Amino acid sequence: MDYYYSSASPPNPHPNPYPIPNCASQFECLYHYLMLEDGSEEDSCSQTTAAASAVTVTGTGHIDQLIHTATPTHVLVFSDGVRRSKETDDGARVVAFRTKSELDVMDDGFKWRKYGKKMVKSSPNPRNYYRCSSGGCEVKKRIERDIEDSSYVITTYTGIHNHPIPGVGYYNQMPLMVPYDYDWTFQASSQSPFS
DNA sequence: CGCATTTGACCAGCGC
DNA sequence: GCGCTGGTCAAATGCG
Repeated sequence: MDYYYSSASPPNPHPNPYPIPNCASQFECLYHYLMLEDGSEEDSCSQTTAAASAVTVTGTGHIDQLIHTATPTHVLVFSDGVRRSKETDDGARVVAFRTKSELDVMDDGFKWRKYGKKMVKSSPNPRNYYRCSSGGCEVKKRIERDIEDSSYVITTYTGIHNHPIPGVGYYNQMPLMVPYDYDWTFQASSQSPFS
């Protein structure tokens, strides 16, 4: 199976009633959603497509690679080009990205409660589990250090927030912090590149 | 005292 | 059926 992104998509099962305006691209919207920019003029995100394989988003913040897939599969793209995927069993939207950071947990504007920590066989580093502490919000995130370079943190978000960011100041200027409803989807053809 | 974190136990899915 | 693995639960503990 090979995976690639297409701008042609089936109807999204999770329509977003609160699209974020004035974004040059859908990925920019996600970028804003995740609140990774610091507000400086240097903030930017660009979208490039790597040889019919995956979409890479770069920015002056911390993201060096980011991918988005439609449900029910997510893909992580590592700097060495290795891609890994995992099926989700509940069809929840999954967004994963890899950042270079000394901190394990980035402040994305939402409030999280840790509910688990696990050593996984595939990594010498522990995996931490968080869920959104806002009542009724089912969003979860999973944080672990990159196996191949522990200076990188892999953060995986599952689900969609059903409430605004509980922060103040700059965040209050944003219309409503829910994920932009991506039209992007990914499709499969022959051989699997995943390890 | 209330809330967040820690951590071992438990459970479900999967492969053999 | 059994064991392995990843994800979640929940009691204990810590902290403001």
